[in-house]
Amino acid sequence: MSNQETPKRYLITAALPYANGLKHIGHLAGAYLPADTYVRYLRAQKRDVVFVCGSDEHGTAIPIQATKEGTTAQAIIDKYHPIIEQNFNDLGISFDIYHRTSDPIHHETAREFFQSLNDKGDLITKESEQYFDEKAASFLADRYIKGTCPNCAYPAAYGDQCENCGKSLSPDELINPVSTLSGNAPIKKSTKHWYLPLDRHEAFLRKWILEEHANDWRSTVVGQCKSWIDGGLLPRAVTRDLDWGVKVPETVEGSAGKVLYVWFDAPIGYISATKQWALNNDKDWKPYWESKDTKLVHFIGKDNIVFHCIIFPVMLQLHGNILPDNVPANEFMNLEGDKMSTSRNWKLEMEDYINDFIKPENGGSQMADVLRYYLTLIAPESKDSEFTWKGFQDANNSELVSIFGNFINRALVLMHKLCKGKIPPLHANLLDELDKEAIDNIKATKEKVEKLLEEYKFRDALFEVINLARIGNQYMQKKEPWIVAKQLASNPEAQKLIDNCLHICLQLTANLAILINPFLPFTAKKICYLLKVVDKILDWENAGSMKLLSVGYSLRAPELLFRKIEDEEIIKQVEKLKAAAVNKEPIVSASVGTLPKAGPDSGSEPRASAVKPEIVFDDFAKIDLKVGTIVAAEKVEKADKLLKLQVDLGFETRTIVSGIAMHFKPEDIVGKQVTVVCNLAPRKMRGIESNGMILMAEDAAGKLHFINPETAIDNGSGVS
RNA sequence: CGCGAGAUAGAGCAGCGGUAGCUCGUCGGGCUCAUAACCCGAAGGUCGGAGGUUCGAUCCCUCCUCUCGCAACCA
Repeated sequence: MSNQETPKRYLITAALPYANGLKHIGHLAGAYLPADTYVRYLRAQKRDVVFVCGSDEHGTAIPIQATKEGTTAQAIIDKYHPIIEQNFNDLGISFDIYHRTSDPIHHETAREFFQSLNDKGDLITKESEQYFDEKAASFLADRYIKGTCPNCAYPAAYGDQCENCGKSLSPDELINPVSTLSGNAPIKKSTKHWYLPLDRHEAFLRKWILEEHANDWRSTVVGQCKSWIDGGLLPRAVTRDLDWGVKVPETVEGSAGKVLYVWFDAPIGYISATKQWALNNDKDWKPYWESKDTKLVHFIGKDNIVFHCIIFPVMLQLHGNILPDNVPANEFMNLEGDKMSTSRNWKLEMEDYINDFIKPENGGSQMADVLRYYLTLIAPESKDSEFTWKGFQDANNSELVSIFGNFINRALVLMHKLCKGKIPPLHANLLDELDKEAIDNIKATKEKVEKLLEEYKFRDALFEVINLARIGNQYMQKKEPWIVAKQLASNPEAQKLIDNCLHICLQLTANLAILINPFLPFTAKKICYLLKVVDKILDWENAGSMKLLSVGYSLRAPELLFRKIEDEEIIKQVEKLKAAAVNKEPIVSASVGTLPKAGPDSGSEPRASAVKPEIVFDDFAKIDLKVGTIVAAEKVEKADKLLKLQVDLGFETRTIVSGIAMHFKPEDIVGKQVTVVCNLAPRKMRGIESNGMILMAEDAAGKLHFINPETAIDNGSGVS
């Protein structure tokens, strides 16, 4: 599919960052940096390319963040959109347009898209039960429902996730759900929604991904898709009951109060961004989305694979657009031994790096290139990778500084010392094998880099460029012009050998500028400055040429391209990271089975508190605790943590499903006395109805212990 | 349990059927033009484990163990 003849035009997208906060270097390494590198390469090739991105500004997390910050959704996106855009700019991410999904042109585009699919019968509608707040007269998004976390008993877990234990939830799982709008318990109410019937498109997806792209897409991407397709595709809701987002077109019956689900509207943002770009530049956007000779590439992180490889392509195909040629998704980047996490504050934000390193007094934009270098070097192209500050320092000091920067610096310094500050002539008749080899290596590197970039192997491509500088160092070492210079007094002809060596080294330097440009654009510019050549020289077609610099031309005094990074700097960063991190361990959680009151404490901080909110005796008295004996236990099939227990409570024997399989073997606990919550509403787990709950205590090591009487007593004895 | 990805020198990674390779680090040597930089050389791996296919397997197949995701699940 790829690697055929050159496409007429390219449309490159990078995942739309969600405008509810700052973005970290994992995002940068995952999507924006490889996309930018690829785009800069294409531009240097003078290809017709548009690089679009923008803020994703819909979805429920935006109004939620607004509540958190005590402001409006509009204010949130207006706050984060420009910061994110500026951060990208500071790091040299060169979007042709950084748009936003709150823009009217996007609303129009998304509504048209929906309308078109709906008119053609490509969407279906279904009624379903959703939580509804009667007082606020509003359906509740998952995030607007709070309740007790079924996992950690944290009383203020959200309907989609518990902020205390990080568990993903659905609203139905919450104990004692409460609407955060009114504080009342929500009711279930029927509502109609539009769905995209993915199941209709299984055959298309199988053929397109699993057959046609089985070999040119990354194995991680194809694997994920296969997993999804084999798992059975289901209709997916494309609308929500919400007032923040793109309104469902009024011309569609039943549209009142409905907005497009954010995942449906966000990728359409690529299209609206392209439209806006076309308006700004007096171009036609249509060929970029409709013409078969356009090569569309989505750069994303692995969390976005399903949207860009399954859902969006189905939408595009139904709507008559072109499909992506490739979706080079990256895996995730860890940080200093742990997953990056916004909620635990274990992250390095682009903003932080910019403040600490890119500010003029700390190194300026050259330091943006250092980050670009290291992130490309460790990019999680085939598996998760890890950012460490030590690695960052090593990469900078021993590769960028010692190999790349040093080669260019010594070439320039030597030229000033031995060639009077001018580009020396090349004496072709005196060229030897070493010279020719060096020259050949430049062309060879160009070809390797091209091939690797076309295959989205950015790390390998960058290595080849650095390796060319290494070759330069080796060449210079073998030629030893500084030694040759000592013969000058007795043999003036020796100057010609010096000239040849430095001529080649300087042409090599100019070539390095071209080859490094897609990766480290600020560095390429600085090399141009040092060589006193215009940026035009960076056109890719110039790579491999030995005539980039004119003989006799005088150059600037050398300046260092990169500075060393000192130990203190990285120690400071590691300390900063650790100090800011939120301790994930629950402070006190010796109560896996206790039943806390689902507090109406809306607005409280989502942190674990040592003691739960106070309750009155009546609250406690509602809980019916009795002692029982486990008479039978078996593992529940297809569940890691569940045991199905039969518990004798004296007056009856009940089935209770308990999540303790990781801690106890069934045979070891038969005969144990336990404390049971008898009046807990029954709940189905894995298809088995559980009638009660076993109380457990969890120690610091996470091990569970039964709460039971010191000595055996009658089953059915009350506990208070 | 299921699905996906991974497990290769001290660290980080490449290789994916034919004498195990790269970068950093370590050790020894050389050079001194250069940001104590550069160049040369060495040590260091039974390629997670067990089977199988093959003339031959790190690379293919099967099973197992562990890690990370997803899904499930957490009363």
